Amino acid sequence: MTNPTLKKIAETLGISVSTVSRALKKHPDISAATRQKVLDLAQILDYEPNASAVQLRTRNSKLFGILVPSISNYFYESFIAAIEEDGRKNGYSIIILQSGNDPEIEQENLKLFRQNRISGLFACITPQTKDLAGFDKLRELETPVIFFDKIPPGQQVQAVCLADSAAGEMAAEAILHKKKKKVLALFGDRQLLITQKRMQAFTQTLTENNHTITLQTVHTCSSEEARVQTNRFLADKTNRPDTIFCMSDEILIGAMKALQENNLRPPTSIAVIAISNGFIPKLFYPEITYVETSGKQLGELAFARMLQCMERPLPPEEIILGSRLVEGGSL
Amino acid sequence: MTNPTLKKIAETLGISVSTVSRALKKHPDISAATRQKVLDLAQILDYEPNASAVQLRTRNSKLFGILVPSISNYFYESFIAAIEEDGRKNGYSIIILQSGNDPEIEQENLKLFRQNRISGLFACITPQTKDLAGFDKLRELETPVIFFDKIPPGQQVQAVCLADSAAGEMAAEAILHKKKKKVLALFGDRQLLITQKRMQAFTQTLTENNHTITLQTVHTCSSEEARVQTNRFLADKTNRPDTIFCMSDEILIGAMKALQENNLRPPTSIAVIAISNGFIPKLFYPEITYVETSGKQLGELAFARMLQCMERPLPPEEIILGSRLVEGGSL
DNA sequence: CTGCGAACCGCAAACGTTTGCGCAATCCTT
DNA sequence: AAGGATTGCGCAAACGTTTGCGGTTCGCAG
Repeated sequence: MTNPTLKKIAETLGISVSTVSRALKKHPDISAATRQKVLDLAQILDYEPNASAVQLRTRNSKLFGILVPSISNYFYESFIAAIEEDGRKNGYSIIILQSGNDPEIEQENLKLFRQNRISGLFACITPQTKDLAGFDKLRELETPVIFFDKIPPGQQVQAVCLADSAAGEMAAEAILHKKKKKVLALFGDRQLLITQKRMQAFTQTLTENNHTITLQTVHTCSSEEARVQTNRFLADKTNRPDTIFCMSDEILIGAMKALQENNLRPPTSIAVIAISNGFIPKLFYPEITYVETSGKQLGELAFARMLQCMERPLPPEEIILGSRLVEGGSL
Repeated sequence: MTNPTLKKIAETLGISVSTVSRALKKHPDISAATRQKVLDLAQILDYEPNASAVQLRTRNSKLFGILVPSISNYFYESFIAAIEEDGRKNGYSIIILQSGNDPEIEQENLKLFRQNRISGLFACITPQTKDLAGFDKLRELETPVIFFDKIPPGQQVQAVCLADSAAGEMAAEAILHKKKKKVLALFGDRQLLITQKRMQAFTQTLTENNHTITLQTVHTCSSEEARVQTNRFLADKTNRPDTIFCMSDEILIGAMKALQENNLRPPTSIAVIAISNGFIPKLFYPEITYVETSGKQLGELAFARMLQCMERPLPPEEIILGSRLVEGGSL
């Protein structure tokens, strides 16, 4: 079985294809009578326009692309979910491709996006991405590209970002406010812009106005490493930190495991604060206090920006999404 | 700027469009010399075939659809990630839509899939889905539909499923093996086939050969409810369960929170076992013992099945993915 | 009766590919 | 040298839409 086409409808009704086409989209040129006939038959035959043909003709695919390192990540998921939802409301479908943090796959994916003539792209680049040619090609085709989260440094592009500096600052302030003395701060890969920003703001806020606080900083690239490092610091009974700051969910997971190993439960034995999307902190009791970085909100922001860009070209701009402190009880 | 087309290449080279087309796909009719010329120019111009045109002509969209209740879920994510990865290797892109567990949106999404003439669909239906017409329409168009995880009951369809019964049985056996006496079992929505299967196998295995064990069963529809219920049972100090079984990750989250509230740490004070995809159990120390239901493996299985179905029509079959016990230390 | 503007509708081209078929030129056979 | 086979390429139709332009049929005013 094959799908009914305009032609089929036209033939059985004894009218022309163009009339059918116009009737279906309620063009004023078509009389109410024939329009109804067409609509009825289309209903009966389950007519559904062939998207490829429409795309080919109108040069509008009604497809958005999303490029992420991995889809299995609460932050990206909620970002994607938001785009998908807003997209659906606006008649767009989304194609998702994951780069696996491999620049080569990223290039391949960009090619697929171009071939599908997507109407717009939401992209989170890999840390190793140096060559933006693939993205530039899209822009040459007047396809808006909105970078999010991990964005190419020092480029004039459209981007929506989390308030990395502000989040780091906010976490530090919360710690200061609770008059903590000895902070262990766990950060991620120091190559990443996001790490640098969060760390810079955090350490500066924590130390500049306060000389009684001591800060120990560690970089880890995985949950497991975070766990091991935390354990190492907890082993030093005489000089144990009274607060742990985790830059990300991944790190928080490792740190929390270490705490459980040592039978420590916040906030009494030790305080914990993180920057997080909010899923992991709510798995523990008491829930972990965190500075929120909402993937959903970022997705909504990115989508709104996308719509604007599609109406008229916009000057490159980096929009920052504010963050807020969510009190959990661990600080 | 617009993308170069076959025509453009043909004109600048002074040859015909069909020759260009054939040269690009290394058709033997074309001489090595002209083929090379075409390839070179295509390279320079950054030629990329227009997917819509190809789709229209070949009636093959090279697109797979995935329909899930929500993308923000570790199980679905890993399923999707697997499909995406295998798909990319085979030249397919995927288009993802989420139903939000709303049958109406599900219908809308199916329409989008049909309009995009997807080559195949992976679908996880909502619990309320009664009307399969939308899916049937796809099948009438010879678009294979592979149901996964939540499948329409009592239908002749292609489906890949987790070994729900086997998983329930396996968990029960592990509990028996440890000679536990008093089990609290937390299950999900009793409407769901998955709940029924897991519960039936679990309770039967646990009780049929053993009269000294007592089993208390609870149904909950959310993490929070699971937490409250668990708390209720833990409050009864004299008759407290020595083991908690959680049918799903969602429930495990709630139960673990309750344990933490009561300052109980497995396995000494109480034992815990779950059926899970493996992410949540590894967040705790000791890690939770679980019967694995791998979204990744299920995705790979589904994809393989899809490829088979596309080669030749296959009789409806429900394929079950085996599960295994992953010892964490909580039992 | 002529002319004119609505109201409706069809023609045909175009979007960018793929592919069956045909045709010319070249090659190999005996 | 003559016949057939092979090589290399182009023509044109088709996939299913959209849309500018034009054409016909009215009604109605002049």
